[in-house]
Amino acid sequence: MQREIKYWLLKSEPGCFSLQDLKECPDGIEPWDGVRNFQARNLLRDALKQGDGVLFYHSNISQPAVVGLARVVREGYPDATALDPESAHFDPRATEKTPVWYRVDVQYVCSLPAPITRQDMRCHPVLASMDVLKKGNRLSVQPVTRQQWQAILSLAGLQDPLADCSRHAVQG
DNA sequence: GCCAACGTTGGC
DNA sequence: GCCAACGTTGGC
Repeated sequence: MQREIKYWLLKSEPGCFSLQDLKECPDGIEPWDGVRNFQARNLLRDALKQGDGVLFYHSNISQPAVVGLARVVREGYPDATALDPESAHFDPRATEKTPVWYRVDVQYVCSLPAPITRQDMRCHPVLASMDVLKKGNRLSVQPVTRQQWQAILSLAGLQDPLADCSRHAVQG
C-alpha cells in the first residue's frame, strides 16, 4: 500500500528566496538547501517524501504569511552546498561520505489568491494550532496536518491540487 | 530596532 | 554532562 501523502510548511525569507523565485526556476523546481538545523535536517532527510504537499511560508517580513503551494519532487539527498567552500552554507564537517546536511527538491504548484496571514490562522479553529504560530518556534521545516492543509485550501478557495482522483475511483 | 526564544559551542 | 556565552531567528 502506498504511503499517505504528508504535508509540510517550509519557511523562507522572501528577500532570500521567495515563492516567485521558485516559480521562475526551470520547471519550477529548486533544491531546498542551506538548512543548517539538525531537527529540520532530520525531517528533510527522512520524512519528506515525493508527492508530499508543501505550504510555502514567507517569514521575517511585515506580514508573514502562507503565500503558496509546492510539492516535494525529490526526497532527501546530500546538500552539496555544505561541501563548497565558496558557498555561504559551507560546513567543514561535511564530506562526500558523511554529508551531514540534506536537502529535497521542491516544485512550485501555485500562489494563493491572497496570502493567509498569521492573524488569519490565529482566528481559524483548525489553523490556530499550527506550529508556525507558536512563540519561539524557529523550525524552518514543520509538519502540517491534513486538516490544516485542507483548511488552508478552503480559506484560499482552491481545490486540492495534489488530490489523486484515481484513489476515489469506483471499482468494477 | 527590540527582544524573547532557541540551538550550538566550548570550557570545565 | 553541565551550563554560560554567544549567534540566530523571526514576530512585533
